[in-house]
Amino acid sequence: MGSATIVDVARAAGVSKTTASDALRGHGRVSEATRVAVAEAAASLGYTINRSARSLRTATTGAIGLYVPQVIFRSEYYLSFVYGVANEAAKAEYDVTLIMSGQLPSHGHLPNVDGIVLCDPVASDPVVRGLMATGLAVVTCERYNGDRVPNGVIWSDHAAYLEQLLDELAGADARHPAMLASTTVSDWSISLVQKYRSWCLARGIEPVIREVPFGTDPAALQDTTLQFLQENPTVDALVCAADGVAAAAIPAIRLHGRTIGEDFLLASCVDGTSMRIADPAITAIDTKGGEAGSECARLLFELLDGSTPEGTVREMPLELNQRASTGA
Amino acid sequence: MGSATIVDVARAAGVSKTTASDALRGHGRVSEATRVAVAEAAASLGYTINRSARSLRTATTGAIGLYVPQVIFRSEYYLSFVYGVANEAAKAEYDVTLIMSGQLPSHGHLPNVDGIVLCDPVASDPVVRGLMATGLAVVTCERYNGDRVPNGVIWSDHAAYLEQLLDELAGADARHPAMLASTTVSDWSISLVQKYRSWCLARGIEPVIREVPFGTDPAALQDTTLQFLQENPTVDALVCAADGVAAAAIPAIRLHGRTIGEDFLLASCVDGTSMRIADPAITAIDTKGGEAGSECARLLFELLDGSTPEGTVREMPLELNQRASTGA
DNA sequence: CTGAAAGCGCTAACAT
DNA sequence: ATGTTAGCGCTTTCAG
Repeated sequence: MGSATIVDVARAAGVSKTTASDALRGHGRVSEATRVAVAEAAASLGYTINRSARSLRTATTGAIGLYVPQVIFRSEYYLSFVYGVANEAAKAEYDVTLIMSGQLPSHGHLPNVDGIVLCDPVASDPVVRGLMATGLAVVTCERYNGDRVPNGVIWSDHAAYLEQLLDELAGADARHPAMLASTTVSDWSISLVQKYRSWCLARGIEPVIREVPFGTDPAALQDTTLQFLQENPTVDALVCAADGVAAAAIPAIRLHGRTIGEDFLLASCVDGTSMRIADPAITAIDTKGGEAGSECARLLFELLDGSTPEGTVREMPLELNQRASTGA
Repeated sequence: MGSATIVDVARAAGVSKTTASDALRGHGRVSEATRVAVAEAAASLGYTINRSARSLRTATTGAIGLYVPQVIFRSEYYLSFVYGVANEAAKAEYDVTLIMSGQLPSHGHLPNVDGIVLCDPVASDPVVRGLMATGLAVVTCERYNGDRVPNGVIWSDHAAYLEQLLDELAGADARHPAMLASTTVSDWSISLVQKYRSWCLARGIEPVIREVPFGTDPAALQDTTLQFLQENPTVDALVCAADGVAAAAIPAIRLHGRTIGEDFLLASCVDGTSMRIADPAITAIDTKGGEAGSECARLLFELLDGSTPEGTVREMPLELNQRASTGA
């Protein structure tokens, strides 16, 4: 089956193995006639290239690594990010190898890849540091604030969209918006909190923040939210950073005696199915995970083939989706 | 950096490269003294094995492929499945390569792997057929009803849990449960519909089924559900097959004038965050994606190292989580 | 217990 | 435009 080698193909086509190799890869040196002959021979023999042999010879692997924090498994965003990367890689005929936490280089088990995409890298994550230290080409999604500089960066100005969101809340008569922040220390969560604080400062509003760990159990989340609202009775709007939190907060807001979209506004910094399903539907920033993943992979391939210089940084625009939870 | 080869290590340790190789892999032939010497030399040189070279020599890749239907990107179940596989693979020091729809037979771009895990394979999917035809070891999650037989199978008796669920509904005084089925043609969805029909038949109840395409837009889903309920006024309970659908159905049931958990019962064949978050929380079958993925990967490794015979089929138990939506 | 030699399948240099 | 030669780094015979 997969056991025909390039010499078999070459023999069948009556050429040397070099010519067969060149023909199969379309290296212009071969004549059209032999190219076709070789292609036919390969097809009839069911030839498939031995990627390990090619890898050894060319010192490339034809695969890229993808590292996502373990949180992925609670978040639609990361999920669509993976999809974006995988999709782009498929187009470029690259494989995508998942890199898991606990699979770190300390373990000595480096994935066999040409480059790496890091989603929301956190400098305190040893896996991230290990991967940055491999010397492989690295593209991060969102900025990385460790000591090493990634070879490429795709980022979005989440803070700017949060500002727009807060302005809309204020425009809809919210006087005291609070924030349920995410405790991850990623650039994303940090810049959201910063923006919230500076926005409040500029308007003389007292910032009211509660951090909720990513992946908190829904029941606990509801308790936390209710308590938070009761402790801060002047709060009349809530912005939730982490994926899914806004939807889980709805019952708590109701228990607090408020009507969402009327005397209380609710919004999320990450859009997703649960925001659209929610009743009422929740206003959210569309963080475009699929596109982000796609852009990261594309940039990585450009870095690998040298068509884009090291240190390239690209911004990706987002979108704010207005829905009933803010009176839209 | 990664450029030290085994000859460098051998030279530094004052042995031949054969001995170095054996020492590094713990092949008992070397003495403890040389083993340590080689290990130290390797460490001091920062030696990392060239996986491509090993792959070429041993005709293995150290990676497994993971194919999940594209639907994954809407479903927490598939997500945790991926996690389970990746986690298990990391333990075994294997890489996991994602296989995307559209990546395969058309391009001839076979991923460089030793075996494949297929999640919910559908015989009509050309990628699935292509992967089954590669001759690589294949483990499927849920049965595969194509002509080829996978080398291993992990499955759960979803129908049995549905039966239990339906019995509980009947026990809670539901007289006419209906089903929102999934249109995928996987073994999973087929066996659920079959069980529902046979359960109804045995009790003289008229089965009422509506199929909703996987990944239907929430708004459309709500319209469909409302219409469905209005067309079938005797229905007093609803079982939703596809992931997330039950949560999205809640507003429609309310619009229909029913109170969930009281004069109308609701349940899901797939558990997840949205079922726990929902208000009221929704009774659901926990399909244990993480464990399923883990079991699949483990079985695949056992097949690859020959410790388990071809054709092994293992059943994985599930759990029914009773919640407020069925009066729990 | 260790070493020397052969070769996995491929591609890059260097010839024609 | 094609063929020849020489390895990529590793593991596996086969001899010591």
